[in-house]
Amino acid sequence: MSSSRRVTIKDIARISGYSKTSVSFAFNEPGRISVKAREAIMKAAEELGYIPDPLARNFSLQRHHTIGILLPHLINSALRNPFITQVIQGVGSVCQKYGYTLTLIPPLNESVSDAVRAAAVDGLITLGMEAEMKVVQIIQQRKIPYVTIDGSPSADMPSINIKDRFAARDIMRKVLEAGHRRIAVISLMESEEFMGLHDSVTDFRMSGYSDALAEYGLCFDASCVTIIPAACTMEGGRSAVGQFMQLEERPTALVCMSDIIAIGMQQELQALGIQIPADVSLVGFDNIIESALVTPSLTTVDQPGGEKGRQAAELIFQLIRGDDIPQTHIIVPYRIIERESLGSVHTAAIG
Amino acid sequence: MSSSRRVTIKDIARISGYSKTSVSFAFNEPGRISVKAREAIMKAAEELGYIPDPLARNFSLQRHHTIGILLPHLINSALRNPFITQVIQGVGSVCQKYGYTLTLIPPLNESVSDAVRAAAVDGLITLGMEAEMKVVQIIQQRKIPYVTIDGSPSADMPSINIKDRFAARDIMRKVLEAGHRRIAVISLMESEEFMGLHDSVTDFRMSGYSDALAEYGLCFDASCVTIIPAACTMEGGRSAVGQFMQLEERPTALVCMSDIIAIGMQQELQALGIQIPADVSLVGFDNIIESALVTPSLTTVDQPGGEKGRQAAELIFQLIRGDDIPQTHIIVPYRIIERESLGSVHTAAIG
DNA sequence: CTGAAAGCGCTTACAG
DNA sequence: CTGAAAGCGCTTACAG
Repeated sequence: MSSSRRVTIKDIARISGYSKTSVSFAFNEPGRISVKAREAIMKAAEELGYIPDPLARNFSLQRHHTIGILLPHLINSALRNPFITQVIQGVGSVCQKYGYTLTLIPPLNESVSDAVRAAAVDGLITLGMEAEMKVVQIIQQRKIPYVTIDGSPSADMPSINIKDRFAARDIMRKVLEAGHRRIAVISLMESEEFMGLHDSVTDFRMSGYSDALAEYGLCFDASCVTIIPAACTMEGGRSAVGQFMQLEERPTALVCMSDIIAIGMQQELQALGIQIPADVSLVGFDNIIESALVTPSLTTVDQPGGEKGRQAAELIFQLIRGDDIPQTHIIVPYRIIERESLGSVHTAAIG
Repeated sequence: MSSSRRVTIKDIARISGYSKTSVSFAFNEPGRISVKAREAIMKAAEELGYIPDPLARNFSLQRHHTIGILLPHLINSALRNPFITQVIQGVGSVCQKYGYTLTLIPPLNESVSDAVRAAAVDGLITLGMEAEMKVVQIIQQRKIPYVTIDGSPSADMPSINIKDRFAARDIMRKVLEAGHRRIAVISLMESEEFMGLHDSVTDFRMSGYSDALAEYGLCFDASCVTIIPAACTMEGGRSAVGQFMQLEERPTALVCMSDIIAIGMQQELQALGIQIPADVSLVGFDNIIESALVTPSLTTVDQPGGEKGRQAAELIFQLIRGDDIPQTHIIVPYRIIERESLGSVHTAAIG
């Protein structure tokens, strides 16, 4: 049917007897050429199965027609967290609306920076980026619009966040109100690129937990709080249980910075015959769909992942269009969802 | 720091005093130029914050360094099905391994064909594609390697499948073994592009269900089987319950072609006070993580979404490299997972 | 309405 | 080791 060499605009020009200019117009601004020319060109295109090469077109137009999401982790573990998937959904739906595709960008040979160097995208949405990171410098060097979700807001870095500190304080209050005084905080294991930086979402939440503890005259130290870092997956939660079980004075409440971790812990605890919330209480963060599905259902803080993604994407498109941006630091609402996994302390004691 | 115009290879050549060729070598084949040249060039690049433009580089190299997944639905509903997410994970992990990104391609102004025309990718993984679809023709016209997951295998279309017909037969057998004789099959609502085509996964599964019924001397008609099509989301499952409830002779078992649909139905049924499996049995398809989390846990057929994605991606990369392909129709194993949602019929009767 | 030509920013075969 | 030049396949300002 068609030859093995790809057919280009030049072929269509030759066959149809018109110029490359006209061929281009036939596809992009049909109104600018005569009906006769258009028909001859389209006929030739049809016969040869010509489709304008998107890469050449994009290059010529100096655009990519795709937005990138920079994944801080292996793509595999990132997508295993339904919250991330929600964010991607939100970004994706806006991309779709504007006729763009969505590119998932994992680290390139272990390096997020290399990934950014090579990223063929019109805009970049990052997860948990902080202004001091070297990656940010590279993004800026490449002069491509970017927005960070769950990063630390800073002057030249547009951001989408919830008030993590308040949200964390509020959920910890619920835990304290229920009478718990020995608590394990399951925090987010940070990837290397984040190490040693401050103002991460993890830090904000820690501060919030601490605020609530302070309200009860407690302080954030080994006497009442144990910190167990976990990878942000169900497996991360499962293995955190091991560390929890080894604690001599076992906490009566597990406060997780992520629902998927909380659910992993719940599964593992239940496998060990430990009752929730009778033996130990459990609260999460995110309110992923699964948190309502699980038994007991999870008390958690609801934050709108899809909304975060959507807002970030809309912001990126505004930046791409060069619109005046009314607000570059967007705060999205959260709320506490009380369900079954948090019990009162009087019932919380493990043999 | 840097001017507003983007800095190109030409600038670095000018500033460093070397040619564009040498600059290019400095970045891509440092061994081919002198240390002196390399240092001068890198210094200039450093000063101006030069990063080679990926778009130009890709265009010159005639590649994109990204693989596309063609989404048959709105990106939003596609990602709401954890099974699809699993497939994406699998594809993504292989892309990552080869230093590629992964592009999610939703329909472009409602058209999957237009999306393919504009897709800037080196290879395309499609979901549920059939050889007769117009989209396939366009992919072939563009001469880009492609593989279909859950499509119908055909000569010139490499594919990854499970034996859907057998899998469906096996799960239906379990249902029949449990004594059920009035059954509702919740099938997949097909998107328009699929309408009127045969050999879809839906068809294969229907045949499998039918095979099992035949073994029991039953036939696939209104006397014992009701077919309710549902969108492949939790909401799809929820609304399918409405149709189920209206049936006068209510089925004792719900056989779903997708776990996410089954879970949606389960939630809705439970909200209505209907007990599973006491009042009605429920089985699914896919074995997504959530199916084990839910109460009662879901009896279903396990199929490895991640593995499907991985295999499809590996195949695409083989095609891109021009390797000899040993096998273009890959069959991946499935198995029946018996859990709690399927009960024996003697207990299945609703007031 | 139509077309020749420059341009997008790289890579690379070739010659020196 | 180094560089001039062609080429990747489009778009588009400009002239006719």
